Amino acid sequence: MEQDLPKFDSAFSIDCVIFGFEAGELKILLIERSAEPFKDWFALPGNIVGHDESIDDGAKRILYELTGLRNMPIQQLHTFGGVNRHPLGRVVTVAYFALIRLTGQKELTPITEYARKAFWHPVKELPTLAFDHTEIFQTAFRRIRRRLNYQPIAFDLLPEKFTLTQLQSLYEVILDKQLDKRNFRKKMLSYGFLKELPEKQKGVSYRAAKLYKFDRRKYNKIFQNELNLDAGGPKA
Amino acid sequence: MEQDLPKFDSAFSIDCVIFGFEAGELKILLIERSAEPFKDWFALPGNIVGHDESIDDGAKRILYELTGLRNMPIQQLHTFGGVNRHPLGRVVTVAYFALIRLTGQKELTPITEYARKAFWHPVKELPTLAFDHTEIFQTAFRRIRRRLNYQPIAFDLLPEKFTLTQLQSLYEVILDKQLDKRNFRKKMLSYGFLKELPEKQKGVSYRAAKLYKFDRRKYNKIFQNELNLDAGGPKA
DNA sequence: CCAAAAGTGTTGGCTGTACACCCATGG
DNA sequence: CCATGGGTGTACAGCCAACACTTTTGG
Repeated sequence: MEQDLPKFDSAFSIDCVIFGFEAGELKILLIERSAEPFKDWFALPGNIVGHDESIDDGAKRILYELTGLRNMPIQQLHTFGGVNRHPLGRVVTVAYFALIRLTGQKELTPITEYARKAFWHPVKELPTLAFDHTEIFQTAFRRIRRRLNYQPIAFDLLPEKFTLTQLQSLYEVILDKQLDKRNFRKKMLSYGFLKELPEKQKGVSYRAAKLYKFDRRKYNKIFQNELNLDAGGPKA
Repeated sequence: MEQDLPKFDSAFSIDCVIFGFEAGELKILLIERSAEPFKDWFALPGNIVGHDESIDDGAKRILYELTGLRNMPIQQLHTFGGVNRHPLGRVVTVAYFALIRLTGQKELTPITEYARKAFWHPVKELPTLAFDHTEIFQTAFRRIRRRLNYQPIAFDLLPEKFTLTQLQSLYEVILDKQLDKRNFRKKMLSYGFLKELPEKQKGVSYRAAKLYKFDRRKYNKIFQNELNLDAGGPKA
């Protein structure tokens, strides 16, 4: 690798696929571009990484600048390095994804000017996105769908206190299939990482459901062996 | 993302973690560097990606230049973008991995001059590698260990015709644990993607074992549904 | 005939899945 | 009292793990 002397004639960016769950729908964060190239198109939030920040730090910074969210547990997704993916020159992009809790979210007001606005868009019926962002989104969506079977990522999307029905409907939305209520509850509770709260749902016009909390400490305790490298984590 | 005008002051490289199985050991391909930086160190094979090739194509080219192997099913692993990972400037590296069959392999003679030699080294007791290559290797090894439980990657490492005992010992080496012979065979054969050949092992001083072949066409047929997105593939 | 590895079944426990009805609450 | 979702148990099937001896072959 590092023998042909590097030419330093390229740039790299990060692009973020940020998932949220709102009104029973899975959504991602998009921006509307106000500048060329792809002026007026919808795009994933992203930007050029600075020369003096790691790509992980850059991803966190850019996410913060676009959403005000700090310390999000973002994860690297994949790197897209097609020759012509950016019209202005060679820009390789490292895609990240995150799952965030967006209940009680204030309006999103982009800090940078190149985005006319930032907004949540349902993943169903996503419009065509700028650059290769549609492909990036699809890669991210496949990843979280698959991961949902192994890791407790659903709790990142839900409010801190949730009902089992909410949890189930989130699984159903992501996996795009119906699940059996009794089996789902039995399995979830059997893991032992859901903490039943003394409270109940309020303001509903039917029997109020129990609220639960995800106990990450217990989760780590229970699954530490398997996460170490056996295959890891619960399955839906 | 692509709004701050790109500065084109960076470079990116690829580094390959290439696994092979030889003499009952899992090995990876290393080079010995003959130039600064990290002169005389061992390193993963890699190089700077050209301005006019995609990173995937670059990875294939570099692998070919170092091993003579074409059309290897390389896969992207992870991108490493620490600020100071390369002494000469900002070089982000995209790591790839591949699992290859190396029986009857001729000697490896690097085509490029910056590598004094290329050789297979057991993954046990790997020396400290140049740059952040040790971390890259560890990421790759974790990945294949995990993936072995879901995908038929073992067959990429074995000769085309193999015995069930060879297959089992490969699993044992990668997973670093003993497996039960009867259960292993029962499960492997139950999948239905192993084709029993009319031949047997030759030249052994004990009862000759049956030879098998991996039937990828059958594998695809059997697992297409699950690979589509349910969780996919066989488990060890 | 000996050494070395090939090859072969059964059982018990656990896990996933299919399936339907009564309960509590607010309006 | 009705509409709405909350909440609950059982039975069957398939999968995994544990476990030990006989067979074949070459030397």
